[in-house]
Amino acid sequence: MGRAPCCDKANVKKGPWSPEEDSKLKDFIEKSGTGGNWIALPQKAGLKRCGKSCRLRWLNYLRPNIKHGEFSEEEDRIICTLFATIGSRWSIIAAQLPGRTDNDIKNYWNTKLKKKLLAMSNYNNNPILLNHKKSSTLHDHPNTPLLQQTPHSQFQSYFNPITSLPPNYPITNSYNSYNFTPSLLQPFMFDQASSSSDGSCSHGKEIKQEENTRLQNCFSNGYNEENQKFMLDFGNYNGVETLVSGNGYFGNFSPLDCGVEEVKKLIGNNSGSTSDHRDNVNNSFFFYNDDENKTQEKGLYYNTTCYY
DNA sequence: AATCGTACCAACCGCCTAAGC
DNA sequence: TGCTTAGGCGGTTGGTACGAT
Repeated sequence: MGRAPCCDKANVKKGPWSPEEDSKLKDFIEKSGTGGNWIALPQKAGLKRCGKSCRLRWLNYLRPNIKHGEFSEEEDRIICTLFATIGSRWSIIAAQLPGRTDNDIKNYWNTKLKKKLLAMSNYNNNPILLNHKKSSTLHDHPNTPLLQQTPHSQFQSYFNPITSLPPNYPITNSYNSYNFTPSLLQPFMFDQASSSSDGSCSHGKEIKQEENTRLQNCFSNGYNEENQKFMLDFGNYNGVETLVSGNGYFGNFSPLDCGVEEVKKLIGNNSGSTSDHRDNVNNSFFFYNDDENKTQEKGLYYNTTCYY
């Protein structure tokens, strides 16, 4: 048995909102607030609408300080950087752009921005990253920097080094298999026990100031302690979705790694990674090995392919 | 002028999560 | 502790506008 519908579908109006409905909803919320109950709101406000529909209309259109119209270059850059970092977490991305809604940003990305990126990539007509080093073992990573970035590329200019993260996002340092719930400006709190594939375990409830400092250094300069490009990823550790601090051993590349064909794949409909990581990172800019029989670690730097 | 194709975006759908009981 | 349910979210759809033929 499925869940009960949130409203009587037969007796609610659907489709575009009329100015009268907008006015009713706006007046009611400005006068009485939502009361923390969207389901009951339409009836109180005299609307024949589903509560969810009212919520959406208010959040995406009627609430104060909503910004409509063209996105600025700065907004484009923020969206691209965050999308590259955290994927299609539109609500998180929207939180970084005052006045923009997640729906707005999602539509903008799907209809314009990704085409713009592809156009830029094609216009530049050169790979953003030229050197994919190959390594067949976990620890056989290259000592030389992975990236030979094309200088002054328009495409590249859309992605900044990661110097900040959405606030209050759980982070995992995959290298040491620590979980913590930090702000970058606070000591990292290790508040979840975990173990990892290499057998190491995390520490519960403790503060690792040293780790904090090291990671903050990584975030601030964009390179890890082996002087490799610092990378971020989402993963699922012990059932908890976390942001992973890449360290050169754990296979992700920034979108700067993409060549034209890879960018095309990014914005196309390719899929198929079998990685546990990948399951939680739909629509993100990450690379994994084609060969599902190899572990993600082993596949690192090895015949990388970009999935969308 | 009519038809067709494409782009855009508001709105809907259904899943997931967490709060409340 | 398990169940129910509202809220939140991301993916998708459908209507409309607009340009090309």
